[in-house]
Amino acid sequence: MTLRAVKPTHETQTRILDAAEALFMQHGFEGTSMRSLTTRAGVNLAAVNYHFGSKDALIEAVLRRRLDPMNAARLAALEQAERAAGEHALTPETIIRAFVGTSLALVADARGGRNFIRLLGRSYTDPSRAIRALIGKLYAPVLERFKAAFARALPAVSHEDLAWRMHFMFGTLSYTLAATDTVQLIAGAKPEDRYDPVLLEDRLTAFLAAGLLAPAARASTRKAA
Amino acid sequence: MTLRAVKPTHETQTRILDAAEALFMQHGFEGTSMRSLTTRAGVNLAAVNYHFGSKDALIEAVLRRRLDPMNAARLAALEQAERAAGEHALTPETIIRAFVGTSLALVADARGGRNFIRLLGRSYTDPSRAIRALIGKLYAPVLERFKAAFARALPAVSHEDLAWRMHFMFGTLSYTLAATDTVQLIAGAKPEDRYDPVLLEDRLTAFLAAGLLAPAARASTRKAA
DNA sequence: GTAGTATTCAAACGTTCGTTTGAACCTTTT
DNA sequence: AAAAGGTTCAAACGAACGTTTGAATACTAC
Repeated sequence: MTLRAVKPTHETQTRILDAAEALFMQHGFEGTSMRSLTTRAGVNLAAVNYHFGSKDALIEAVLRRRLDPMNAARLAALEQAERAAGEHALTPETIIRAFVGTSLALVADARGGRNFIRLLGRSYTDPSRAIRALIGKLYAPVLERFKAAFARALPAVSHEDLAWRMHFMFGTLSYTLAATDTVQLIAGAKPEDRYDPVLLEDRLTAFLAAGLLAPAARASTRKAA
Repeated sequence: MTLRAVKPTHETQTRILDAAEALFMQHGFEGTSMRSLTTRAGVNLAAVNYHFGSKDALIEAVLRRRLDPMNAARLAALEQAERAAGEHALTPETIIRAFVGTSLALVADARGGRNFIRLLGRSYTDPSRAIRALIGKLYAPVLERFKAAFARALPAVSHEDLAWRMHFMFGTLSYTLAATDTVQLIAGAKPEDRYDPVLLEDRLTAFLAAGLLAPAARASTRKAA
C-alpha cells in the first residue's frame, strides 16, 4: 500500500488532542468521557493513558498546545507595535488589538481554532481549581507585560482603575469568545458577521478602548449616609 | 425538646437548595454528586429525588429560586427609573445601573447571594445545552426590555451595534461576577474593595457606559484589498 | 388514639467512570 | 531472520455515579 503517505509520527496523539478539544468544548472536561473521546479519535481506549498518562494530563496538553503559541504571538505583536511606534507612545487601541487580535484570528479557523478559543473562554471560570491555576500560570507573564504597556499608554488612569478595567476587558473577550454562538441572549447580529474576525475585532476594540479610557468613576455616590 | 422552634415547613428543600448552590459553584453541575450534595445538606441521599424529582430538576430549581426574583427586580428598577425621569430620556448610566446593580447587590450577601451570582456567571457558558437554554429562556423578556430602553437612550447607535455592545456588556458583567475572586489574573485591586458592590457598580458602570457610547467602529480597515 | 399521609432511611439497582493489564501487533535494529 | 522496543488491542478492575425500592418513622386529621 503506497497510500500511507506521510509517516504518522505522532498521529495518535494529534487525533486524541483534536477529539479532546472538540468534546471538551461541547461537554466540558468532566462531561467528556475517555470512551467517547477515544471513540471519536478512532483510537483505543487505553491510548490516552499510554500517551499522556491521565485525563488531567491530557487536559493540560490540550490547553498548552495552543495557548503557549498564542501568548507568544501576543507578546510578539505588542513588541512589534512598540518597535513600529519608535519614540511615540502606543495608543490604547493598538495595545488592545495586539491582545484580542491574536485570539480572534483563531475564530476564523473553523476547524480547530474556533473550538479551542471557546474552550479557553470557558476555562477561565471552570470550577476546577487545577484548571484555573493552570490558566493563571500560563497567562501571568503576558498579562504583566500588557498591563505595563497600558500603564504607559494611559497615564491618566490610576493603577487600581487599570487593574479593574483590564479585568473587565479580559472578561468581555473571554465571554465573547466562549459564547459567540452558543448563547443567543441578544439577537440582532447578522449571522454572517458573527465569525468575521475583522468585524469582531473592530467592534471589540471600539468598545474596549472607550471603556479603558472612561473618566474615573467616583465612588462618591455612596448613598447619603 | 423545646429547642425545635420554628416549624420546618420545607426545611429539607431549602437545605438541599443551599447546599446545591454552594457545591454547584465550587465543582460545577456535573462535578457535584448527589452523595456529596446530600451529605452537605445533612439529608438522606434519596431526598433530592423525592423532593425535586431528579438532579436536572434540582439544577433548574436552584437557578430559578434566585433568578426569577432578580429579573423581576431588574424590570422594576428600570420602570421606576423611567417613571422618575418623566418626559426626559434615560441616560445610559441609569439603565446600566438598573441592570447591574441588582446583580451586584447579591455580591454583598456573602452567605448565599454571592455564591449564586458566581454560579450564574458560570452558567452562561456551561457546556450543557439544557442549562444554556434555561438561562436564555429566563433572561429573554428582561433582555428585550432593556434593549428597547437602550435603543431609546442611544439613538445614535445602530441596531446592530447595540446588539453587539449589549453582548459585550453582558459578558463583562457575567465574567466579573463569576471570576471576581476565583481568578486572580490581574493583580492590583485592593482586596477590601473586591466585594464592595457600590465601588464595583461605579467602576462597571463607568466602563460599560463608555463602551456603549463609543463611536461606531468602522470595519473599513479590512486589510488593503 | 387510631387511620392516613408525608417524609426519611438504609440498601441495593444497573450503568458508567478512569485506569490497568497482559497479550498481540508492527516497526526497527542487529 | 531473530530480537527488541514501541504501540495497539480487548478485557477487566474497583470505584463512583444517579436513581429506585420498600420498610421505618414522623406528622396531620379524624
